[in-house]
Amino acid sequence: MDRRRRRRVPSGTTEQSCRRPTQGQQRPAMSRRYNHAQVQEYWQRVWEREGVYECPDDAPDPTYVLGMFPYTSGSLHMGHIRNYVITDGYARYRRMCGDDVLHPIGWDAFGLPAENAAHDHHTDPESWTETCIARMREEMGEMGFGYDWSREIKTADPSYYRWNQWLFARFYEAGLVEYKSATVNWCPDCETVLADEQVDDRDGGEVCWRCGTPVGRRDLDQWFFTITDYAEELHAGLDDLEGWPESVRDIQRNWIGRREGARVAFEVPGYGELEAFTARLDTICGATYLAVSPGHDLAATLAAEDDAVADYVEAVGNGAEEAGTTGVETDLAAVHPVTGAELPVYVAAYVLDDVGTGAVMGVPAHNERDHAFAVSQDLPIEGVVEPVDGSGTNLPAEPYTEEGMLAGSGEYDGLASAAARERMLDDLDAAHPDVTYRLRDWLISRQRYWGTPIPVVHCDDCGPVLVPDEELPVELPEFVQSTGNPLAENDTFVETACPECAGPARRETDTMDTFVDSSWYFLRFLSPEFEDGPFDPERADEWMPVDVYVGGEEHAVLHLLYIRFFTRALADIGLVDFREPVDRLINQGTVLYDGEKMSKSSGNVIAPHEYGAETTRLFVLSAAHPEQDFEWTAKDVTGAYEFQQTLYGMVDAFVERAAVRRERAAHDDYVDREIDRTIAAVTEDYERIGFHQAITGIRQLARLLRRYRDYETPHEAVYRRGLRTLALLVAPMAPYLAEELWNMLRGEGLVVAADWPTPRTDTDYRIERRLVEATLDDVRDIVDVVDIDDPAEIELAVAQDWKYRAYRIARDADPGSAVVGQIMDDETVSAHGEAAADYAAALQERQPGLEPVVDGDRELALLERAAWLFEDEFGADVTVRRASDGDDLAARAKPNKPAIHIR
RNA sequence: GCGAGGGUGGCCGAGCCUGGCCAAAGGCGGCGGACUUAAGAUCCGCUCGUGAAGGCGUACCUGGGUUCGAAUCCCAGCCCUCGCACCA
Repeated sequence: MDRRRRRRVPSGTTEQSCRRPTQGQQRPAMSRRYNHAQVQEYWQRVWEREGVYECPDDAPDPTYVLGMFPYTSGSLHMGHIRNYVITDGYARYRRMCGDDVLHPIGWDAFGLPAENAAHDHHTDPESWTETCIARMREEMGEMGFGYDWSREIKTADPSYYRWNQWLFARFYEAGLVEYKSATVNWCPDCETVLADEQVDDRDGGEVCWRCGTPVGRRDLDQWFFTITDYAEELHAGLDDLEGWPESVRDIQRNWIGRREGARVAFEVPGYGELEAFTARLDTICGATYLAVSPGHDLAATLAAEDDAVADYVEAVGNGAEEAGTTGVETDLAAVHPVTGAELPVYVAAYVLDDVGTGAVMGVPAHNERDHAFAVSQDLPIEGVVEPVDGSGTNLPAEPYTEEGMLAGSGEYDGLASAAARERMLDDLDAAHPDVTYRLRDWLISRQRYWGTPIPVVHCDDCGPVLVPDEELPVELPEFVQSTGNPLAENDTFVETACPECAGPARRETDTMDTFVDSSWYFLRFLSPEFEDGPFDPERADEWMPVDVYVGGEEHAVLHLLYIRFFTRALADIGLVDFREPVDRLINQGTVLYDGEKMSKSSGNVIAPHEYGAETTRLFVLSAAHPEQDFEWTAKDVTGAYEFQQTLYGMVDAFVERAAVRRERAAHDDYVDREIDRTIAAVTEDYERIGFHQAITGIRQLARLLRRYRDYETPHEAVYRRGLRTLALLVAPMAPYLAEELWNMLRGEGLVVAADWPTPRTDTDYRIERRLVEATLDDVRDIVDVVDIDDPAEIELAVAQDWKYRAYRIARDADPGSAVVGQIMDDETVSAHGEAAADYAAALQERQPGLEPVVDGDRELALLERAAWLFEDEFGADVTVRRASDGDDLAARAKPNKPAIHIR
């Protein structure tokens, strides 16, 4: 449709003309542009001088907003930006709401890449790391992140890592540390071992999470944290973590891998008892053999005298994958605890050391792997479970792995699988309920320099001995370039005296996995200078847990599992009184470019400042909700840039040429209420951390204010309030811009420290908005359909009061009751005769779907305030009035649906 | 295979928890207009179909169901993404 019709007719002949003095006199294109780069330094200085981001130590219970602190890799990338833009926005919002806010930042400064970089750049890890930190700190400033820098921490600082050592000692005393020889993952490129969590599966092979090098195995004496002690609790606790994304909880559940079942003891004459774990005790009568892993004690025992076993164990080595269904029969036989039958005992590579007990009862009929093994070893297959529906099985060709009804199991025949398991557990002395976990202990030893030295001394006489607390920290010696572990080659570091016997001893040369550093850093932020412990326990009790924690999902089973473990361990040591560290977790999504994750290796990285730091902030927040991936498009970034300019231009124009009005008119009230509505809506969006929605609300208000400004000279107070509201609402997302706007608008103090706006009136804005929108739509429809070229007058008639009364009665009526009767029982309604009866009938028909409405007087006032929108859009005079019986519009007017007449 | 999360208009993407005010926000693209010598920028409007008074039709992956009423709740299926998987 041709919208020229809809333009306001220029300069009217009516009384309205006096209300449009500024029309047609819009300012020329913006005279000034907002330039974030020119103002950032100024505001940074002011913020710093005012200490606006510092959280006072005596705050009762600040809102703790935290982003996963960055590894000091050299410069911020888009993933960091997205992460910290979210925490910054939310922290700023909470601060403006009046909360004390703890929003700290620090540096995950230890780690192997610094050693590599030191090598490449002919420097040392410490200097390299410092350089990186300096650069990243500056970039954070540019981005406008409002951190409490007085709490900055750095894990590579002895004043930090001494507490890693101190905690190691406490864990050691509490029995949470083990030193054992283990077959561990070894990355030949990083020249260090890796925790299970740090080994990725890629194309069927196991590779190092950092460098992608295929991982091998080595047997080494290593330090472990016994996270498995908490397997049950870590698993159970997931159910209560309602503030965490389901996906993370799910990943952790998988990782912990809790399995309920039974432990069955098989008597093996000549060896002793052999225990097997099974989740399918009901299939026990189908067991036709036993098998143990090549690493099982039984295998080791037999290997000593049985060459076949020894050869097999040797041949299979660690390559269980290639060994397939191979195995070797031993001379032993086990006694079946139910049937008393003799079962052959095998050593088989498909049985894994670290799953269950490292031994299985082989039930070929009901387990895929056992079936494959039995077929290849020519073992009998005996079905003991059948489908309840009688559908039969493909035994012996294929195993039947579903649950069902027992058969061939003597007294248990006819029982359902679950029932059979229960009965067997009760009956059999050899079977006990048991739970196994996939989770393994956390290997924390690393054969690298740039990490926390493990505070242990090895003495030939006393064994491993803790370094006494008063000698902590065990500081890293100066870095020397070397091929292996620089610590091991440093004699002055290694050679020491045993703290117990004072004899000659050697220091442990392994350092800790850097995930130890990050497992409690959120506690150090509470009291970064605390000298008597890693953190002030009283403050921890008051301030923890973290209210909102934001970071990437890739840490689901690493960092996010470790912090849950640490917190529990700390609780059991008595340092804290809570067991979960994080209330609400947000995993920010990925920023894509051409459909690919932005990454150095893809060569599609956009630097944060490339489009302007604050534009990037705004764009990243407006593009999608925090958890969602989104595509970086230059076009959309431009949109964010222009939005800043629009806001700036509006405020600039207002303060530069202040043609304003003082008498208040109806449409000022409309705008005033619309400001309230925006505040209510945007506040809701911030609460839900829906920045993209908040921006939409802000944009809408800005558009309305522009229209208001252009409609006629704006009312000084209303317009200024509107603009100030824009500045306040956008402040958490674009703080520099907001300060500029606030300053131009002569707002009091700093906008980042200002009070969050509150609506002055009630905020059931949805009904009101809907009413105005629907009426505008109706007018558009009519103008369109009837093809009225140039409407001269629009008349809106609000329904008679008795209709509201009838409407209310209909809404309140029980569904299905005689609505017409109830309405017509009301005299004030029935007095209106046939019209009332007709309307009552119409209401009855729609009764279940009647929506809430505002009452007649309010509707009238609302439309009067909104009349300018009609005037502005259609260029017509607008009359709003109450309909009364007998006038031509009365019949069509309904509650919240005024009759419309257009001429 | 098991588990989790998703499939919305030209595209991106809200909404779904708490069913009706949803032909479905906002952005981008497209179209038209204002302003301009022109272009750019900026601003305004339109952007499922149809209709001579606010109506009707079709539409939120597909098919069923619940309900007076479903993008929203339930069931089944298809497809996509991710996690786990020789786990006994």
